[in-house]
Amino acid sequence: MTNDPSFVCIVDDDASIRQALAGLLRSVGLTVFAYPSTEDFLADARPDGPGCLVLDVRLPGQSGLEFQRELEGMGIHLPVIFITGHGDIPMSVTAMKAGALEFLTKPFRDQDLLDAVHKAIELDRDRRRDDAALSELRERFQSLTPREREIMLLVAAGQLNKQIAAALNLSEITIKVHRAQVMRKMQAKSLPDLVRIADKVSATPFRFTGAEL
Amino acid sequence: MTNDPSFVCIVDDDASIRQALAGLLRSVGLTVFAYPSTEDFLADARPDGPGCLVLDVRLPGQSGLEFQRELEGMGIHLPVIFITGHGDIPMSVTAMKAGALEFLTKPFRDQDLLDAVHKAIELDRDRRRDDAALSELRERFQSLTPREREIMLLVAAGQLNKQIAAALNLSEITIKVHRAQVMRKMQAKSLPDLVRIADKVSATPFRFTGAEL
DNA sequence: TCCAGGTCTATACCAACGTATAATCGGCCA
DNA sequence: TGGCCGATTATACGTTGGTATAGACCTGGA
Repeated sequence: MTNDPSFVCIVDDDASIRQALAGLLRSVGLTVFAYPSTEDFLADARPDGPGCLVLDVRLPGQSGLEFQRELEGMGIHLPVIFITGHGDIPMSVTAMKAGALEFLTKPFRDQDLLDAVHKAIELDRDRRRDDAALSELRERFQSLTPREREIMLLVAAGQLNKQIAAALNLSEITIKVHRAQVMRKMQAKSLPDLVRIADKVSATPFRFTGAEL
Repeated sequence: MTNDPSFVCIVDDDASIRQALAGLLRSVGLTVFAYPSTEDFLADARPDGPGCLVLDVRLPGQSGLEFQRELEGMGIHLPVIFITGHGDIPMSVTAMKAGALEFLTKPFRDQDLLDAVHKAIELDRDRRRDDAALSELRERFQSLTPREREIMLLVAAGQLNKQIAAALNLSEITIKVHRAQVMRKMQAKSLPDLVRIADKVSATPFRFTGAEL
């Protein structure tokens, strides 16, 4: 459908499997990066586009399941598709609970992997889009002065200018000035607009604590 | 922790397993309903409280996986914990993708089931609370007249009274009257409040189409 | 037929909001 | 020390929103 530069990463210590998988995925036009270990995967640079990770559960050293968790911890949210030759049910359940998109047992049908990969890339595309939009909002929020941030949240909470003024021991006109600045900097075209932006910016993760004011 | 009347339903065609599971769950103070088949489960009335379903994957007739889907289709969102003696990985993956909370293989440790059940009940408690809150908002929204609903959504979209008036070919004062009525009926204490309510009411599922105006 | 409810409108007044202009003050940095 | 930025406040004006009161019109049901 869309023609973004998407990619698939493969991590498998078996060279013949890497080659077979890479060949399959390349045969449908996908860009493939194959690595024998998680370390090699981490060391290499990935393109800035939607992608996914095809990961062998059993790896020398760190298991695929552990690596999945590690990636989350590092803030790398690439969708993960597990493949395994010797898996068991608890393993697959753990993987799925941790957010794996698919858990395929060898031998699997080529089409099953291709379906999973395509779905994963679509998911990542959506996630990246959402992340980018949220990042931009957060940047704008960070560009506000502490006072402006404070007032923005009170406005979004439904407080009147005069109430905010009383709460902060300021004059109402001061609130108006800051408020106008908030609307401008946040590129909010209306109060409902600002409310939705505020809710997104304050949403988890990075729960709002008040300390960053 | 909390002392709501919570319950666990068991569906397993093996009477001895039913008894064993029921005994285990009752031993920790849970209210248990055990059924030999999905039909019996559906025929019986469940208490109006948070609960979960412990479901054997292999059942005579309909499989547990099919039943899980059927429950979703019927709008019964009880968390499902699968147990099985003869499961495989694709089965567990399918179940987890369909939203199962846990997939235990026999024999499993009692504590694993108890942990899953307690977590499931907590989840259901939260879900029920959210559902109840949303239902109340939907009821209020339905108590609005068609005109009021229409104006509420335009207000929440950030349109000015005069813009709404122009769009609907009405006078501005008419909009004000309806708008005030909307705030009263929806129990919104401020415009940001109304915006959040509108977003919840219009959120999926039951996507807003405009036809219900 | 009468009534209730929904819809629409008007006048009038007040509160709240937005904007422009301008000025003061303190801190920080080159 | 001069300049910039953030914060604060003021005056003034215009727009927008909220409320009260009141009346008109229409439709469907008792």
